[in-house]
Amino acid sequence: MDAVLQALADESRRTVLEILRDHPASAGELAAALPIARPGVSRHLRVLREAGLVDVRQDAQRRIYTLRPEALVEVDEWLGPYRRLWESRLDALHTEIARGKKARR
Amino acid sequence: MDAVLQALADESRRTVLEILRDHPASAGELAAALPIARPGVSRHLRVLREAGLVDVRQDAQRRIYTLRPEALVEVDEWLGPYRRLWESRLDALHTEIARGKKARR
DNA sequence: CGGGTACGTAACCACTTAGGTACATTGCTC
DNA sequence: GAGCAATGTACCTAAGTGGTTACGTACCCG
Repeated sequence: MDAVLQALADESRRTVLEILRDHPASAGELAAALPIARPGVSRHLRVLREAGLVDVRQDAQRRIYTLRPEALVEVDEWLGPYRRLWESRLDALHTEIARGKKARR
Repeated sequence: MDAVLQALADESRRTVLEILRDHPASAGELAAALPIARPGVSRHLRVLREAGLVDVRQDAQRRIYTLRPEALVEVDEWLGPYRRLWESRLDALHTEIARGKKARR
C-alpha cells in the first residue's frame, strides 16, 4: 500500500499509468510522451514495477510495459471506510436540499 | 488531487486520518498517538488542511481537527477507470476458474 | 564481428522534505 | 497582569527525490 501511494504521488508516474491504461507501451514510447529524459522515465518505471503497478515483458531490445490494475485494489480497499463516511454525508446533504425545497414552497 | 495524493503518501498522515475517522481530536491528542514530536504533527496537520482532508475548529487554546472525507472523492474518481479494468480482469479469472472446474470433471 | 538501437544504471547536482529544538502566540485562570 | 496550557512557526540538519549526462549492456542486422 505504502509503495503504491508513494508511486501515485508523482504526476509523471500517474501519466505513465494513464498511457498504459490504453495500451501496453515500450519504455521509449513512454519517455517520448513525458517531458523528462529517458533515464528519469526508467526510474519512474522502476518505482511502478516495484509497487506492482506494471509488468514488463521483453521483446528483443524493447521492454514492453503493461498495466497491472489489480495493485490499485489496495487503494480501493483503503478507501472503503472513508467512502462510507462521505456517502452518508452526501446523503445528509441531499436530505437537507430536499428539506430546503419543501420549506421554500 | 495532487495535494491529496501527496498527503496520503506519508504514513503518519494516514494514521491521523484513521484516528479522525473515529472521532474529532485535538492536535495534542494526535501528537500523543504518533511517534513524532508535536511540531512535526502540527506540520502534518497543515498538509492535511491544505489538501482539504481535515477541518479545524478552535476551542479555547485547543484546535479540534475533524475529518473531511469528501476530499477523498477525488481519489475515488481517479480510481474509476482503473477499477473497471481490474474488475474485468477478475471476471476473466472467475471464468477461467469455472472453466477449469468443468475441464476437471 | 561491427554498428546501431533500446534500455537500464551510476554519478552528480539542485531542491524538497521530515524531523528536532527553540521560540512566539493565543487564551484561560487566578 | 502573571502564569500555565495548547499549538503553531522559524530555523537548522540529515536524508530523500527528480532531473541530467555519461556509460554499460543486450539484442538484431549487415
